[in-house]
Amino acid sequence: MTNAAGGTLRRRPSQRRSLERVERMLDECALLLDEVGYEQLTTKEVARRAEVPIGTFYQFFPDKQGLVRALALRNLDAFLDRMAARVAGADLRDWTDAVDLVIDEFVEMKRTMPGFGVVDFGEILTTPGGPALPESRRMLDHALDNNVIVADRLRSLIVELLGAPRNEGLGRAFIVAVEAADAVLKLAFRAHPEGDPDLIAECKRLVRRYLSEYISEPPVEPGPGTPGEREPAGDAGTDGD
Amino acid sequence: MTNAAGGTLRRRPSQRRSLERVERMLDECALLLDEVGYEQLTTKEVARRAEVPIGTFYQFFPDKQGLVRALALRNLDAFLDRMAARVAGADLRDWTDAVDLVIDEFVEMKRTMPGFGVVDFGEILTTPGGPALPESRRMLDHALDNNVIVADRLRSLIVELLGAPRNEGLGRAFIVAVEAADAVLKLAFRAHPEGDPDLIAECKRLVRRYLSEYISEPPVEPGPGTPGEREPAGDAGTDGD
DNA sequence: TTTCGGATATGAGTGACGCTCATGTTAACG
DNA sequence: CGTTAACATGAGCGTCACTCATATCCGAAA
Repeated sequence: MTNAAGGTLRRRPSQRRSLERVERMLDECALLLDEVGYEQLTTKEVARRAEVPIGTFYQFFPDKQGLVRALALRNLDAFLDRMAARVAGADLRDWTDAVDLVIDEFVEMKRTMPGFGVVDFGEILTTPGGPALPESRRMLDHALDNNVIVADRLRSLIVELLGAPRNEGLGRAFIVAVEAADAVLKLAFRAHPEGDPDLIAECKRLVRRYLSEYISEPPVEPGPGTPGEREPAGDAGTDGD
Repeated sequence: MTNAAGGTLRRRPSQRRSLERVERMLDECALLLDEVGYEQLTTKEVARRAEVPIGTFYQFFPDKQGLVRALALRNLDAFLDRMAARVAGADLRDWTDAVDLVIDEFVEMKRTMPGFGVVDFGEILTTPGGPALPESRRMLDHALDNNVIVADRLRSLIVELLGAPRNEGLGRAFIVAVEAADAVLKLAFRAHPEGDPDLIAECKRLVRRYLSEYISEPPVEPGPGTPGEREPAGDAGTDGD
């Protein structure tokens, strides 16, 4: 988990020079992804910008997808670290604060970290050529894992500060929540370069609302962001009180 | 909307022969997508299987993406039709029944319609090379629109059988719901060839739960599928037991 | 120091791809 | 039957991802 390139590298760089080169290639890959997208990205250009001959590139990365996959893993590590740090460094009123914090962190990374807007751990590697056959299925597992890792870590964080609510479906619930949030935030950034604020707010609402069925209900917010003008009076059904 | 190839075709086929050819190419494209995925799919192979010379292929489709985009639009049309038909042909107790029905229809199409598992209207065209720059942004808008169209149609259906709940954020809410559901169902089919039943159930729960904040609350189900062993009362705190 | 051997570095080259365009074919009209 | 324009065709072009024969390095043995 510490090293960005889990098992995606052909040969693990040992010497300092090699390590720097791999890092530089990933950096340039990220930049280039922002500039031209995945399809237009060429391994030659990445190598050229990183000042690495193309042959050396292929000594470390198995192929173009491997390069992007390695970047996605590095992004995953970065996100997990920053997520944990952010949650640890704040005092939360309840678990919904943690949800907001994590989403904020994700949004901030989408805004500031090069390439993160294009490959926030693992979609490219899976969706773009998204195959449905068993053999090609391998790739999918990988991406699946990435989101599962995030979900699992997030669940740990929240369960920790909640005192472990025993709940069988909780693991799956967090996976679903992360998957859904990811999609909505992707939409938010498609709609607006800095991420549509309304959609980001809706994303938080979606996750809170969904997870609150699995976690003891927090004090429910008044009404939906924009609509709120008239509160569904008979809301007695769901919320705790 | 009637013709699958909205503005994606280079030249609109007029004669019967041409129409059949375009249709055949789209059919073979769908089949091939299931077999090898988007990246491995080659225009030559599509043309060969459709028994159309490659030159003719490029008379109708601007490029490889255009081909898949046209397929996505055809899929969109098919889904909208079947969605409307399914909802119309059932008697619903409340709006949540409509949600379930629509999701069931989507799942069935993923299972049975060739290529639909790989391109359910528009992701490939956007995500795979998912660029972040203004110029390349064009493609994204398209996919955005596709989901928006589904969301809009679904909203119409539900609002109709509900008596129009006035709510400003409703349009956005449906877009968010469709986007989230799409992602979770994608996950369900990554996890299981026929679509993981638990995840499909969770998808329905997610959408119901989220939309219920915008639509007058229906009789809420007892507890979450698996967990439900003890319903959270009013315990808003962190206490587990 | 010199010699040697295996690890590492390199970029011209290879096959395959997306796509074009000069040429061949058809068909409508006088 | 001749003229003209629309349509059909596949060899060919530029470019891509990726390889591999060769060059270069570097530490240890002599």
